[in-house]
Amino acid sequence: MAKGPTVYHVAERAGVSIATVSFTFRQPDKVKASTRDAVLAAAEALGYVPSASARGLARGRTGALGLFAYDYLLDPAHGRREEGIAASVPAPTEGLGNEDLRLFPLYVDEVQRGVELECWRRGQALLVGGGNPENNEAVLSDIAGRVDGLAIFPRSVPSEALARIARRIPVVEVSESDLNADLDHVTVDNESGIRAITEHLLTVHGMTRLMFLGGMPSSDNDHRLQAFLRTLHDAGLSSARGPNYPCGSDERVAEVVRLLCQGGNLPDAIVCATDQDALVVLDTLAAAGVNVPKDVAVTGFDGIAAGRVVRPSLSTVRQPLEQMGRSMVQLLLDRLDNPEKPPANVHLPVRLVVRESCGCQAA
Amino acid sequence: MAKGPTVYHVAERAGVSIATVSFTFRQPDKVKASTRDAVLAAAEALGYVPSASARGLARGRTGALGLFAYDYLLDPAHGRREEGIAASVPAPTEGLGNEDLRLFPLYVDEVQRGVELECWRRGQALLVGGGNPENNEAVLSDIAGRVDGLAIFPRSVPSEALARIARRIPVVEVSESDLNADLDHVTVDNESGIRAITEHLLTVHGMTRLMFLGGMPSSDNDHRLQAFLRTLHDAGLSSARGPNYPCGSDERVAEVVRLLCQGGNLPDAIVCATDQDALVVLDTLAAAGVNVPKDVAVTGFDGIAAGRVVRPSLSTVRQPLEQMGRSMVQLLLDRLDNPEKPPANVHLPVRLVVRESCGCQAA
DNA sequence: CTGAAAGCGCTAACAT
DNA sequence: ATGTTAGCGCTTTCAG
Repeated sequence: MAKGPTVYHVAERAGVSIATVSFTFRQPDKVKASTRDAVLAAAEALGYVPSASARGLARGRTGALGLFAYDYLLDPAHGRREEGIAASVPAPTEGLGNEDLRLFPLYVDEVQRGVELECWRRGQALLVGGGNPENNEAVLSDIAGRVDGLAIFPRSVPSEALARIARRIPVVEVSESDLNADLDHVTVDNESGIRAITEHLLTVHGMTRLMFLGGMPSSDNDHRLQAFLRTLHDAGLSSARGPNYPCGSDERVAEVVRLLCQGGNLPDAIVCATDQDALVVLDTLAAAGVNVPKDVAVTGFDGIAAGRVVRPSLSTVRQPLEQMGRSMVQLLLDRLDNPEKPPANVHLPVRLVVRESCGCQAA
Repeated sequence: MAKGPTVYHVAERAGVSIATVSFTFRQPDKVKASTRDAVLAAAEALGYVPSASARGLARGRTGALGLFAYDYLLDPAHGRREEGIAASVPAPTEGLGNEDLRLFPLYVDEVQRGVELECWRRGQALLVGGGNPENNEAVLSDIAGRVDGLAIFPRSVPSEALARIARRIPVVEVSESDLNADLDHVTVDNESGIRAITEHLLTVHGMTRLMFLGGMPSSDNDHRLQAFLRTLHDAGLSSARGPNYPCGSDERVAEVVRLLCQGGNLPDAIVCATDQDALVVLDTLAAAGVNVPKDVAVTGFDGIAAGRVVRPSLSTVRQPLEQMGRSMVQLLLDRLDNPEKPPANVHLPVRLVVRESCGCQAA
C-alpha cells in the first residue's frame, strides 16, 4: 500500500542505474548475467511491481486492449436481465419456464468470453468496460484513454463518438454494419446460414408457407431477411406473409405472434432473425396453447445456450461466438502492428443445428 | 491513430494554460463558463481523449480495479471446458446429457459478472486478467501494476505472490480462507446453509443415513463438512460413512460413487460440498443405473445455473454470487478510501433451494 | 554492456 | 479564476 518501490529503489539496491533496471526487465538477455541477477534479486526483495502508467506514458502505448461490453438486456427494448444468472429460483413447484431462459449466457456474453480467453492466452491485458445507461460517452472516452485498441458491439456506441475514438485508436466491431465501413469487422455468413435452415424446412419437412420474423433492426438481420426471401424465391415460393421485420422490440414480436394465433392461419414455420426472437415466439405460442412444432415450426439464429434448454429445444444456426471474440482481438493486434492497411474483415462460417422446434425428433 | 492531441494542443487552441484544461476536466464548475466552453469546444474539435497513463502517473492512482479471473475449468483437476459455452451441439439425437452441463455459467462466471456490473454502475474501469497456465506470476504482476485494487478467487494465486502484491495495493478474496487472513474477504454462511439442507433431508424426508462428499479441498468445504457433522450430531446421528472429503478431483469423486454403487449399500443421501461435485455424482449414478432421488438423494451447494437444468434438478444451497462480486468491489473501494482499517469481512446469507434431487416433487 | 538525461501527458501545489 | 512549475516512474536515444 505504501507507495511501492520504483526503478530508483531497485537501481540503488542493485548498485546500477535506473536505465539498467528498465533494460533488465525488457531485454533480460542483453544484460550481463551477474547484473541481471542483481537487479532481479533487488526487485524481488523490494517487491517491485512496474507501474503500467509510467510505462504507458513513456512508450505511448498502454499495453491493454478494451472491450465495450454493452449489455443488450439493460436496453429497454429487451427488458432487464434478472439479478444475476440463475438467480431467481422459485421453490418446490419450480419448472423451467421459458421466461427463465434469459438467465443463460447470451450472444454478447459468449463473444466476450472469446475476447477474454484470447487476451489471456496472449498475456494481453484486457479492460472490460460496460455501458452505463447515463454517461455512456464519458465511460467510453475513459476506456479509450486507457487502451491501445477497442472492441465493440454494433450500435452500442453512437457513430460520432465512435469516429472520434477511431481517430485515435483502432476499433473493431463484431457483426455486419453498413455504417462504420472504415472499421475492421468480424462477421458471419448469414446468407448460407439462413439458406441452410430454410432449405431444411423446405426439403426435410416439406413445408411451403414460411414467414420471417424479427425484432430489432440490424444489418445482419437485414441480410438474413434477404437471404430468406432469395431462398424461397429459388424454390419457386414466396413468403407466406409480408415479412414481420423489424417489429422493433420483444413486445412487438409477441404481439405479432398473438395476432397470428387469433387470425387462425399460422404459417408452417416461423423463421426468426435471432434466437432471442425465437424464444419470445416460443413463449408466446406456448401461452396461446399452440403446439410447436406440431402446429407451427420455429427456428432461430445464433446458437445461444438457452436454445438448448427450452422445450421444444430450438433448431437454429450457430455462430462461432467464442471465435468471433478471439478474432476481434486478433484483428486489433494486427492493426496495431500495421496501422495503414485497409479495413479488414474476418468472415466466419456458421453451422446448422437441428433440434426439436423445426419438427425433427418431435418427442 | 496519429498520436492524439494532448492538453497542450487543447490549451493552445482554447487560448488558455494546460492547467486550466486539466482543471476544466476535473472541476468543470470551478472555471468560468466562457473558459469552460472554450476548452470543451477545443477538446471536441481536436478529438481530445485524456491519457489514462499520464493521469495515473501524476495522481499515483490508475483509477482501475482488477479481477484475476482464474478459470477452474482450465485446471487439470476439472478438465477443460468445451470450446465455448453451448458450443458442442451434437445433431438430431441430442439430449441434454449431464456431461453438457459444464457449458453453463459457473460459480466464477457469476461472481465475475457481479464485479463487472458493480464497476460499470460506478463508472469504475475494470481490468479482467486471466490465468495463463504458464506465467501466472508474470500476468498477475502485470495486472497489479495497472490497478488500484485487485479481486481474486481463492487459491488462484500462490501466497507469496499474493503477499507481494498485497503490500502494494489492496486485495480482496472471495470465499473463506484460513490463509491470507490479513486480506479483506467476502464470505457466505456455510454453516447455516449446510444445516438447512441437511435438516431438510432429516426432517422432511426422514432420512438417517447421510454422507458428505467433496472433491477439492478448501476452507469453505472444510467448514461445510464440519457443519454437516455438527448437524447430524445435534440430531443424534452420525455420518453414514467416513466422510469422503476431500477426494481430490472430479475423477476421484466419481470413483467413490462407483465403489458405493458396487458395494450395494448406498446411503439415503449424499450431501455434496459443491454443485460441481453433485453434478459429477449425478452423472456417475445415472451411468450406474441408480435412480435419484428414489434410490439415493443428492444435494449440492452453490446454486449454479447448470443445477436448474439437470434432471433431476439439483436441490442445493444458493450463494448470492452476483452480490459477492459486487461486495468485492465495494470492499476494495472502501479500503482505498481508508487504507488503515483492519481487515474487513462481508458475510453474506445463503438460501436453501429445494428442487428434485432431494426427493421433493420427484416427478 | 551500462549510465546520463530528456521527455511522455497530466496533476497539484503555489503563485498571481 | 487561471497560469507556473515541478514532478509522477519508466523508456529511450546517445555517450562512454
